[in-house]
Parts: sequence; C-alpha cells; structure tokens
Amino acid sequence: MKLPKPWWASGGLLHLRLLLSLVGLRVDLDLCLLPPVAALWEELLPFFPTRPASASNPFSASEGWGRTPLLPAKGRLLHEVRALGVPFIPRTLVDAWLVHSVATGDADGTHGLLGTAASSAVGDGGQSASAGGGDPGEAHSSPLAAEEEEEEKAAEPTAQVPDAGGRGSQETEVLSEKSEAVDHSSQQKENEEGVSAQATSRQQRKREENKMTGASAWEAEKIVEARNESHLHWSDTSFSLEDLFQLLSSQPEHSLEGISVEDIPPFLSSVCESVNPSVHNINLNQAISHDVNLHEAMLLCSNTSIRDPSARPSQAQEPFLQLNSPTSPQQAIPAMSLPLANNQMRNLTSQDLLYDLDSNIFDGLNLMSLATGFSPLEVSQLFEEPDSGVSLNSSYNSTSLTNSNCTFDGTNLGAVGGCYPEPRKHCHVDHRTISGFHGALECHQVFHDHTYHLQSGVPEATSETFTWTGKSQKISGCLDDPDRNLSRDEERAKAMHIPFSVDEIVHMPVDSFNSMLSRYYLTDSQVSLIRDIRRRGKNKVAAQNCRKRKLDIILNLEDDICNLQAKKEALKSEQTQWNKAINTMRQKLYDLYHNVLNRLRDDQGRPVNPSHYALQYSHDGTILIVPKELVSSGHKKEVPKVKRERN
DNA sequence: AACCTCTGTCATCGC
DNA sequence: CAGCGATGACAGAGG
Repeated sequence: MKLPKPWWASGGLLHLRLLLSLVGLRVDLDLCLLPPVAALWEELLPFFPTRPASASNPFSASEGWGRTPLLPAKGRLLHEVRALGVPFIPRTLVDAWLVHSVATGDADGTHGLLGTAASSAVGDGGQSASAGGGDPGEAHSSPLAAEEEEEEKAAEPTAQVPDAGGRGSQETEVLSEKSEAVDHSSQQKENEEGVSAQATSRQQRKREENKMTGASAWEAEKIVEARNESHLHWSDTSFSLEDLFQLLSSQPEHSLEGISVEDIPPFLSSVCESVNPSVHNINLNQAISHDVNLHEAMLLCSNTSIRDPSARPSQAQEPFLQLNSPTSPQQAIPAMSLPLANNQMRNLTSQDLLYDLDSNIFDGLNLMSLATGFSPLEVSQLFEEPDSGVSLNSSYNSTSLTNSNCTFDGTNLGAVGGCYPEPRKHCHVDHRTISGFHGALECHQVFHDHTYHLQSGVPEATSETFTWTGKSQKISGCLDDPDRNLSRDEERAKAMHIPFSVDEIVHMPVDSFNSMLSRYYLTDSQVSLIRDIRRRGKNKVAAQNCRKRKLDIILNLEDDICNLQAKKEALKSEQTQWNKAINTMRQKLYDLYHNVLNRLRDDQGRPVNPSHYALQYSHDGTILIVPKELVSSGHKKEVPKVKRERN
C-alpha cells in the first residue's frame, strides 16, 4: 500500500507543538498517560492539511500508521516488571523502564539513571499511587495481558512511513541499531535516500522482529534493554507524531474515549476567558486550521471579538522584540495600556523607562516562561488581559518635563540684556511658601516667565518703581513725594548739585551719557559721583535680575521634583499592577502544574499523587517527571530523562 | 537679641 | 582697554 506523504513533514510537527501548547501540555509528559490528548488528537486531526484520506483512524495500525516495535518492547518490559514483583505497575513504556531499571538494580549507565536510591522512591510512589488512590471510580481495568497481546501483535511488520531526514528515519535507526549495529549517521543518510532507505529499514525491522520472536529470553532482554536505550535516545531527540499515534493506539481504552474540548486542560480556557470573559467557547478548530502561530492561536478567542488580527500582523509575532525597540514603543506593547501616553513614554523616561520596566517585568516573564515551559510569548498573553488593569495606552495626565521648559540657558532666561520678569510685577511670589512644598502630588503647572524686560528706556523699570518687597515698595511709593526719603546716591547727587536725576544717570545710554557729561561742565568729583551712581544703579538692577533668575531656577527645580515624584508614583502603581499580574500567572502555573500531575494515571486508573512526583525543568529545556524523593535527595543529575521536549 | 529675608553694594570675572 | 552684565559675598535695614 502506497502511503501518502507524511504530513508531519510539511509542518505537522509544528502543529503538534502548537496543539500541545494549546492543550497546556507544553511539558512533554508521557503522552500515553493523557487520554485527553488522544481525544484531542482525534478531534483536531481532520484539520491537518495532508492527512491521508484513508486514515479515518490515525491510531489504527491497519492503515499504515501502525505502531513501531517499541510497543512489544514495552510489553516485554511490563512482563519483566510484573515478574519482578514490583508493586507499582507501570502503564507506560517510560514507567516500565523506570521500574525495570530500579527493580533490576541496574543503576549504572543508561539504566541506572535513577540510581539505587530510586528503588524505594518508585516503590513508594507506586504504593502511594495505589494507596493515594484518587477516584476509584475512574479506575481503568486494563489488563496487562490484553495489552501484552496487543503489543505482541504490534510486533508484526508494519509499513514505516518514509520521512526524509525526519523522525521516521530516527525510529528506523533506533529499531535496527541493536541487531544491525548500524551507525546512526550512516543509517540516517540511507534513509534520506528515499525509497531504498525505506526498503532497507523495513528489512531491518523484519530481521529484528524475527529475532525478537525467535531469540532466547536472554537475547530478548538484551533487545529490550537496547530498545530502552534507544528509547532514551529517541526521547532525547523529540516526540514524533507517529510515536504519539503509536502510544495512543497502544491503549485503545484511552484513544477513543471522551472526545471533547472539555478535556483540554483548563489553562487555555482560563487564558481565553481572562482575555475576554465573555468568550467561553474556544474555537480550537479555527486556531488550528488557520495555521496561525502560537501567539495568534492563543489569542483567537479574543481576537475575534476584540481585535482584528490582520490589523497588526507583525505585532503578534515579536512583541518582545518590538517592546525593546526604541523606535516604536507604542507598537511595542500594542495590546497593553500602561498609564502613560505614548508620547509621554518617549518624552519622560523614554527607553530608560521601558528598559527598567522590561528588565523587571519581562525578566519575570522569561523566568516564568522558564519555569512553566511556556514561551515568553505565551506568558505575555496573560498580561494582555484587559482586566489586569495594566495599561500602556491609558492617558497619564502628568506634567511633563517638556512643559516645564526647564531651559536655563541665557536666551530663555533673558538674563543678558537686563530684562525684568513682567509677571513678577503683578504676582508677588512668596518663595518660602513654594519652598514649603515637599513633593505633594497636587503640585500645579507653574509657568515661569524667564524674560526680563530691558531696563534701558523703560523708566518704570527703575529701581524706584520695581515692586519687589519692602524697601523697594517704599521707594516706589515715594517717587513723586517731595518729602520722600532719598536714596544715598540721590542724596549725594543732591549734595553735589548734579544736574541729572539718578534715574537718568543710570538708564541713559552710554553714548548719551558720555555726550551729556561732555556738554556740561562738571568737576571731577561730580563726574566720579555720576559714574558711581550709574555703576551702582546698573549693578543694583543686575543684582535684582540675578536674584530673580536664581529664584526661577529654584522654582523650576521644584517643578522638576514635583514631576518626577508624580512619575515615580505612577511607576509604583504600574509596578503594583505588574506584580498582581505576575502573581496571577504564578497561581495559574501552580494550577497547571497540579492539573498536569493529576492527569497521570497508574495502572488502575487512579491519579498519581502529585505529592510524589514533580516536573523538573532543566537548563537545556527539557522537562522531567521525577519522583519528588529524587528531587529532594539531590540526585537530580542521576534522574533519567523520561521525556523531553526541545523548543 | 538672635535670626531671617530683602536689598544694595562691592569685587570680580568673562564677554 | 573700557564698558557692561553676571554673580558671589558682604552689610544694613527691617520684620
């Protein structure tokens, strides 16, 4: 029978990963332990593009999607385990391997990953799993004998789906490596050659199966061990789609049961509902059939009602990269609405603000992604919840630095040229009152006029009329009073019979002043006094302007303090919201963790006690299911890699 | 009387 | 070099 082109060769594995992510099983568990996955496969399979038309049941071996000889290995392994009297009856190949390796005390090399310490651990786990029980009503009465029979049948030659350079070749290689001692690379190279490789692998498998049936028990055990080893290698690579089918088909009591979306772990549902509480039905079919990326798929439930995915096709792809992009921060967080306007985001702290936020928040996201096994992209979706209160686009009404016009250069200050601050004439500013401000948030926008009017030619701007405080007011009020108290210079000028007023002397232009001195006959003392009066007068105005500028600088600095404090408060509020979101995510992670562990079943269908097993995330991206005793006893490095998935 | 603020003045610097 | 503005420092007036 000519088999169709393996559809996983054209992106099927991506669909697999997408599906696993959708069902919240990014952690690569032993999938045969998870009946809902099989159910989900059954439901989602029609949406894969090149699914063979004849394969109405992908789990059926008769359609060419049959099981590999891995399953007989499992059967024999189970048989051995049962013969060893291990109380914990494994339901999966991995469990069988674990129990077998422990019970046989093979603690070295590949088999001894658990170590001797694992013996009691697994035993306890098995007992506790039996004792811990869970729901006895869910107990599956799956006789091992029937399973073994089925697996023995599965030892028959089955057509291996060719997969040029794919996982099929790896399996073929695995199956034949013990009997033929074929080099991996050469085998893979052969498989890449197409039909000839397919025929070769088939012949090798036949030979091995013949060996399996005809070999002695010792040989069979060696083969089992070899397969266990190869299974480790195989699991080191990844979990192929066909393997999934085979494992699922090895447990017919699970493969066809309970096909419903409800079997999907609640993680995705919670995510979608959190994004849009009104949307309760997850359109998984749409998510899959559209061949969307994971980000969009997880947002489909909300995109249909909230956003138009086509409106921002690029935003959904690399939000984190865009977020760190200094060019378009408003695009960086399209769905988030932090309480800062986009322009203010640029104006205020700009990239530093975003960087600080990113380093805190998205480090947290990345950490969470590490902890959960979800990508930061997926984790980030949780923060797009509209009810999270985290908003990047919501307007943040604060006085910005740009409005403060904190420019202290001489041009804006108007210092050069001797300008008076016009508003100061009409608005008496009590600096002590303003200085009493200690960063209260109710600080107002202060418009400081830094322009100082020219003194020259402006008689009202003289020292006598300048209404600053105290003495100046007294002086200005006595301008036209002949009995007013004269200033010292006025008194001196009056005593020296200077024919000009002090105001004229001070504010007269230099040329006019010089010509005036030349036109009148004046003694040297008079000229000296006139020059001193002019000098002191000008210096007095200059001192006033200087003090005014100094005051304005102080006021501007206080405004800056006010603005910065307001921003600080806003950032604190923002941080609080992010912390809430992180806590929400942490709780979801906790729930997901227990949800995954609760889906594990022992041989009697009872849930595995989550208190005895743990998901261990290693640095290389693998996720291990290990007994907690091993984790706590510090044998992490000896823990066998039950399953792994590489992102 | 002590303290503070305001103002004027001087000395100095830089343009 | 003179003129001028800016500014620190000081002193006196006034509160």
